Amino acid sequence: MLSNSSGKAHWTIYDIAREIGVSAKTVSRVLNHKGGVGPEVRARILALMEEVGYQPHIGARSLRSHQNACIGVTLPSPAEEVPVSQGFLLWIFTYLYDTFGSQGEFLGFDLNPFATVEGYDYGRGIWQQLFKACLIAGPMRSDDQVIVRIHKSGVPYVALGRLDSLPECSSAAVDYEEGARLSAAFMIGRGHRRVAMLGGFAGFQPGVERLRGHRRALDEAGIAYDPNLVRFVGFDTAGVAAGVRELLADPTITALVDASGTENGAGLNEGAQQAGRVIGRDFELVSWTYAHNAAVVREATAHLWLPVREAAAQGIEQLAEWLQGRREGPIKVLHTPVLDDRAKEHEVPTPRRLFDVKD
Amino acid sequence: MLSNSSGKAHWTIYDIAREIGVSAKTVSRVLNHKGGVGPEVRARILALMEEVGYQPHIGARSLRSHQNACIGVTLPSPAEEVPVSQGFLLWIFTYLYDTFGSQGEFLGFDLNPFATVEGYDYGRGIWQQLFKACLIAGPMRSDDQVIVRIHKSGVPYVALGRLDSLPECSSAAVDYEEGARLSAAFMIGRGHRRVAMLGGFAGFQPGVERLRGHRRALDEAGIAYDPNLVRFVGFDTAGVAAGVRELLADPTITALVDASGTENGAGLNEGAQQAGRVIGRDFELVSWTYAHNAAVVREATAHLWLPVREAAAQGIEQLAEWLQGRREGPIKVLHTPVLDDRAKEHEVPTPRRLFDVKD
DNA sequence: ATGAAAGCGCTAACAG
DNA sequence: CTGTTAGCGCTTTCAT
Repeated sequence: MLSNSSGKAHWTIYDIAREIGVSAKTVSRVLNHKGGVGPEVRARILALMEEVGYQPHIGARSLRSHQNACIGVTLPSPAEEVPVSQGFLLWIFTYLYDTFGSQGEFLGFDLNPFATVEGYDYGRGIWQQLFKACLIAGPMRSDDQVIVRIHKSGVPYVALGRLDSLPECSSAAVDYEEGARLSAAFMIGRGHRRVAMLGGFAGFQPGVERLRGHRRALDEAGIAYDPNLVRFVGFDTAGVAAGVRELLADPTITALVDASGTENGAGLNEGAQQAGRVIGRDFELVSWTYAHNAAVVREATAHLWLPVREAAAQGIEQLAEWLQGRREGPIKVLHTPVLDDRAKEHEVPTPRRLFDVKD
Repeated sequence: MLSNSSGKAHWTIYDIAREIGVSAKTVSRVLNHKGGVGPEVRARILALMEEVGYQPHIGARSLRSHQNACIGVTLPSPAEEVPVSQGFLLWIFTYLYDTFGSQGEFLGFDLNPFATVEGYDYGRGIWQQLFKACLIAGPMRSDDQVIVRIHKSGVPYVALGRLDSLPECSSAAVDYEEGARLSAAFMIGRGHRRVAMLGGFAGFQPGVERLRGHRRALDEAGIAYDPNLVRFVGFDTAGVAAGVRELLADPTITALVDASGTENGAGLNEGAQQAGRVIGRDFELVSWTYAHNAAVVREATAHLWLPVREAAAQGIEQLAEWLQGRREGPIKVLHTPVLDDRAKEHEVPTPRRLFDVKD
């Protein structure tokens, strides 16, 4: 890089202005593609910028004009609690690149959420005015407060999940309540009266929705809710297996909805085996999956597809439009899960998981 | 968030200072964990910061003190030319998280390099003073100029590759020259005199090193270099197959070093088949891989392991130390490839690729 | 079409 | 231990 007239390493708009013989404001106008500069002056300024490799100080710009530096990505819960899979993060990443890459944006990842459980604040990138927009990449806790502040901040954002406590929240989500209702109603429609549910995401919004949907299906069929037929598990195979075993210990249970969100066929099979039951013979199974036309368990009577990636894709696109002023917030994307009861062929793949499972 | 005395949404150190009855500088000292503040005042300031959810403006800090916001990651060549695999990028991210995550850092990823071939400048994050440190995640072109400016900038950085034109460059790399020398020398040691090399990364430093290493092995054995025995290919299976076929069309060739870096067993087999030759029967093969104890082709006489991940891991660790002032730059990590001529069992896995291959 | 002045929020340098 | 002043590089506001 050429050094400027004052011998510094970095050129500023003042240096450019002095060299050309105009004011800093004129250089600023050129930098921001604004009018009010004669074509000849503009050309000379651009040529000098090119020659010396001028680049604006992104922090100074953010300080003065509130045009922050990055498209932010943050996780609303520590990795130990909701282990968003690397594959899903990468998918998000790729999608953000497709949407924002050609516009010369930077992506900012808040690494803190990975690490700290205490004093957990996933909005740092916004408070510190680093993020000009933000993707909240995961389910929120039922009592989440950070999202309220993000919502009020005015920064375009989209959460990959809804929140009962903030219905106006900008979100691109899947309707888990309807998923749970559909799953249980499907079983009831097939003549089952004792339908168990293996839930997931206890303490998080998707967990609340699961329970509500399940109860609604029972209500609609006039069946009383029995809390013993619902169990919430985490993301480890042993936990999934234990949950299944405990539910199936009740011989009156003839139907199980795997709404754990773990896509863990091994855990399901293990639990059934421990209870001395065989999937598809002794009881019917609906298993939830984030992948279309993939089978968690081939012997399942049906799969419920949760189009999370599809919702996220739409959310990211609308986030870009919001950021560019082509639409207003908040974003309201809500996809309905799809129940698929076609028999699964031998070749149907195991889903790529959205969350990591500990074996 | 509580609003401050002047009714603004964001609190500044001035607002905190006024509320407590001290100067802004005192608040700044507390913010930066510096001495010179009485314990009682410090406690009151911290309490108020906590109460109102104060967060510093990261851009203002960067402007004044040159403490930039993010640990940067950037790609020195467009994805079309060097398709760094998503798996490797993710590995890098995970490693950066392990190293920096607990310190509340942000990761900054330059999306621009993905998109534009023209006006390609992978150093934007540094010029714009967004990056406080930078990982250059991929091989550099032989005529790379950007790295020179990065090197001069004073920002701690590490490139995952060396560069002849800038030997003092901060790098965490694998010695491809020695890899090529080892591979060819191994073949010569087994009695071969006509050793072909399928190269990769033409126009990039790793390509230059491959050629130099190959020639050195021949020199050391007193064998004349024949340019017809070397072919450079890209990252598509058809290209790999064509390169192999063209080399093997010469019946005097009895040894092939696959230094393509594609880990593409299918392409190698296809090319051999097209030439009417069988690996391990009609000619011997040494295949290069980025994975330890994985087999690109089971029939290969040997595999050369390029410990790129291992070098990168060490580079990232030293980058963290450099950034924290626990050591000086530049970083000089150079790992030597390891030739492994043990027979590969049936169960040995195909390597996870470091670069994407187009089928 | 262009410029002068002010100030965004923070910290370095210096003063007490 | 604490405060004052100035200024980082840019853009806003207002003037010409």
